Amino acid sequence: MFKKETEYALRGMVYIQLQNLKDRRPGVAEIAHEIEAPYFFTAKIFQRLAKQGFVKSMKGKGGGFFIEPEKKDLPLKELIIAIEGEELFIGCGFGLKNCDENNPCPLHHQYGMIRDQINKLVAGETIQSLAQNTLNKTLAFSRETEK
Amino acid sequence: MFKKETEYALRGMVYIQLQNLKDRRPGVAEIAHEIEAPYFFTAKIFQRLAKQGFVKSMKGKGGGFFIEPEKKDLPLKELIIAIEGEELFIGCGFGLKNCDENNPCPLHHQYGMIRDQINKLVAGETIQSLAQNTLNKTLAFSRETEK
DNA sequence: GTATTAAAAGACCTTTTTGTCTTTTAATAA
DNA sequence: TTATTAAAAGACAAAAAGGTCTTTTAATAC
Repeated sequence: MFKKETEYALRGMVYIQLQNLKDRRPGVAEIAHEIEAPYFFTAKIFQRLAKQGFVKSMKGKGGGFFIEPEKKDLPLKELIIAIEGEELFIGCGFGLKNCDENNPCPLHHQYGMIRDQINKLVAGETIQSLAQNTLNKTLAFSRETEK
Repeated sequence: MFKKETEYALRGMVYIQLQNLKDRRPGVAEIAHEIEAPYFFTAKIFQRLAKQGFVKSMKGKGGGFFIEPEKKDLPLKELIIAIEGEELFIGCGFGLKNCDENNPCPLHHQYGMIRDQINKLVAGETIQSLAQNTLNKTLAFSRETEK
């Protein structure tokens, strides 16, 4: 569904938010390890996200990444669009350029319902809501099963 | 959602089926033109699909592609899996390897509903059902708006 | 048979995605 | 100030996706 880069970004952002809630600012090494993503690739991804304002970063000892609390809620959709564009959210299932109600592809109606649901999901959920969910349910966040 | 190759394959298969219903066997040139896909890429895709048994082909004058009528109904899902694997139909939205009920990712439940719907759609619809739909509704199949 | 038509096979190339590494910059600690 | 820590910048490279082209094979028409 999503690109690897998007998956890493989503996992990383939720992890950062979770740590921020504990007054910690994780660095690239920690993030990459916890979300099981390659170190350098993770570094590159969060450099971009920092440049785009989705996270803040601090250099030097004690440095790392954090999400500005005053920004409050970041819908997944915003993040996803920033990384891979909005094709998933507006495109035709058949890949047609001019697919619409007047000129529908053979899958137009059925696929439209699914696309609407995807839109609803990523517009409704935020990095913060997912972090909160994880806390509430003591969800296993990454690979290990809770013992 | 789908890879370009999958989109071209879906469009091309439905087009072939539509032409077969008119007792025609379109060739690569015709298919590529009608579905607006690159000629050589289309050729390669349908060579593979022929080798995998999804279509039959005939060489030489009057040759072209056709879908064996006795195979009756080909679910989109089979075709899609043959081209791009089943990741879309079984994978976790967060990209986690061990995401399941006991070890759910933060998006597990919500994404699972969408994935189920995708599965239902592509398992239920077939190349033949889409072609029939197109005929019944006089849908515009490719780029042009019906005049 | 020969000419023509059209798919099959397979080499090749370009772009995008994914990933790696080195050097530089900025912050803190001593 | 110097050493240390950690992100920023940007070059580089491998793999996958997307696309192109030439040569070969098989069918039909003559």
